[in-house]
Amino acid sequence: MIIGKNAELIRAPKLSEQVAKLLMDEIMTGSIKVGEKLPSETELCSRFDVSRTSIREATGRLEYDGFLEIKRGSRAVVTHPAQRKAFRIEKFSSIDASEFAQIYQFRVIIECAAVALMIKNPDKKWLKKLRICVDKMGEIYEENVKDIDHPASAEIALNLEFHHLIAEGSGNKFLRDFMLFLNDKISNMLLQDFRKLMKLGALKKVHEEHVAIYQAIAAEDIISAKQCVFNHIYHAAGRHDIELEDIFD
Amino acid sequence: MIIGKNAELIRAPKLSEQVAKLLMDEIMTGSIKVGEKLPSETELCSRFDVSRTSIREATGRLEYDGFLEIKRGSRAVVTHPAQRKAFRIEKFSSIDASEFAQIYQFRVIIECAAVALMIKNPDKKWLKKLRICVDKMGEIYEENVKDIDHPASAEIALNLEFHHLIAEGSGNKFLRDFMLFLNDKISNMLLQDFRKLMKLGALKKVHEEHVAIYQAIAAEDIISAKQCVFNHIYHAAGRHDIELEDIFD
DNA sequence: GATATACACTTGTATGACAACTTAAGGAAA
DNA sequence: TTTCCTTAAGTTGTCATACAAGTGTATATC
Repeated sequence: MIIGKNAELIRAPKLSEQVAKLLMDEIMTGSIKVGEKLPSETELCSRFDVSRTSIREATGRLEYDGFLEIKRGSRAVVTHPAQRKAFRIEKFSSIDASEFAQIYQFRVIIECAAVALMIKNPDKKWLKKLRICVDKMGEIYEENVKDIDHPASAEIALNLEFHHLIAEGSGNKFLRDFMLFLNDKISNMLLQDFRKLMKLGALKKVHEEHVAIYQAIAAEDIISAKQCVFNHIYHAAGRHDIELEDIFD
Repeated sequence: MIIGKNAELIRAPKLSEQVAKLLMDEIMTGSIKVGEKLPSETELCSRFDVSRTSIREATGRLEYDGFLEIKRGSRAVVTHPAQRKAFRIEKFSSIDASEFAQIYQFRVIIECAAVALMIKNPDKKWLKKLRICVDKMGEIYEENVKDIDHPASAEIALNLEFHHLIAEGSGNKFLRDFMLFLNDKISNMLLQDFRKLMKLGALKKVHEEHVAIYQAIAAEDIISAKQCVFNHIYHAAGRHDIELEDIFD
């Protein structure tokens, strides 16, 4: 046995991080109320017994996420929740099956909404691009099956593009950005999935799923499109031993 | 005319903010690729001609959002998109009608998904709580109509609770947190809406909408529940002169 | 009492110092 | 030569100090 292998030693987080967390707690629990002022930086220094540097990095983070409003000359003020600027998904443990399933479920919701909106969206530019993307995938998916260990970058890129085009096609920029964020978040899973697919020689099946989604969108059949998207993600989740519930009736 | 009224002078943003934005651009455009190392802090100091303080605050932000991985002793590394930790909605201008409509549309998507999941969720604890909440609202909505300028805090709190319970009831913690984030984001609009409602004496109508949502959930009628949620948000948007499209067929 | 000025306080930025840690180079041992 | 250890240079984390820039308040002046 090799000593220290995969040991993942725990080191003390940066002081600024710890201070930020403590201050955040005080704000979230209402210990410091909205509109109230924080103690001055020097005051906080002595309270936490750290330097101004660490205090400033901590309050800087909270300001960045919209928990504090900081102005030169006057002390930091706790802001109203409407000013919050960031939705965070912290450490994402791929071990926790329940968490995993919830992320995939969330993805189904978002992506189904995107195709629905795409169908209702009068701008058909994205539909054409989607067609082109699907066609390209069809052309190349067979050639590269031989190279199992190193999935063709072109194929991965097209796969990504497929989902990006749906995101764009929704015509809702918030939905688009969020969908991209979510897909990025699980992109390592997707890549893993892709590799597994190539080993199974199952890329054809995936391609068929993509075609089905495209056709449903082209036919402007919202119900069918949603079902196709669900199927697509359902199978992806299944390859990671996650059983998704159908969210439709 | 009053000189300087609503002038909103532009002040130079903090140096760290500006540096952060510039570095972010370089990462997003791929000018610095994933896996590559950033120049050292002292190097960046001379490049941007600012102090290490400002550089550190900038890189600290990027690390916080998962764009950089910073370890003591070695230089910062640009991380893979899967490591991104925050979805941001920056300055939300209530003037831009299109942006406004898109946020509301997004809200419809999320909240409809939540009620659908709530119906499928075996844990009926939240349904009971929702019932209690609706009942309470019914009891007090009439008494407080007289106090127009100062909406009863109890009423506002119950209104918030109603949506929070649906978020919880979905059983998906990511969806829950995101729904709360989105609602917070537009909470000033909601408050404005509430005030307008009281002046119109239209609280009864809102209460009926809430009851309708509750009943549809209790009856486990997903289609109807979604439609009720859409109606509810549709009316809220309408009071801000925003016309929402029906996202169902 | 209203207004202007001065002063204390607070945040933004720069600089220097040292500790904690990483990496690579170079030398010692096999 | 190869492997291992030591060392040194480079890098980030934290602290201390200093001053500029902006805010708020109390005092002085009218």
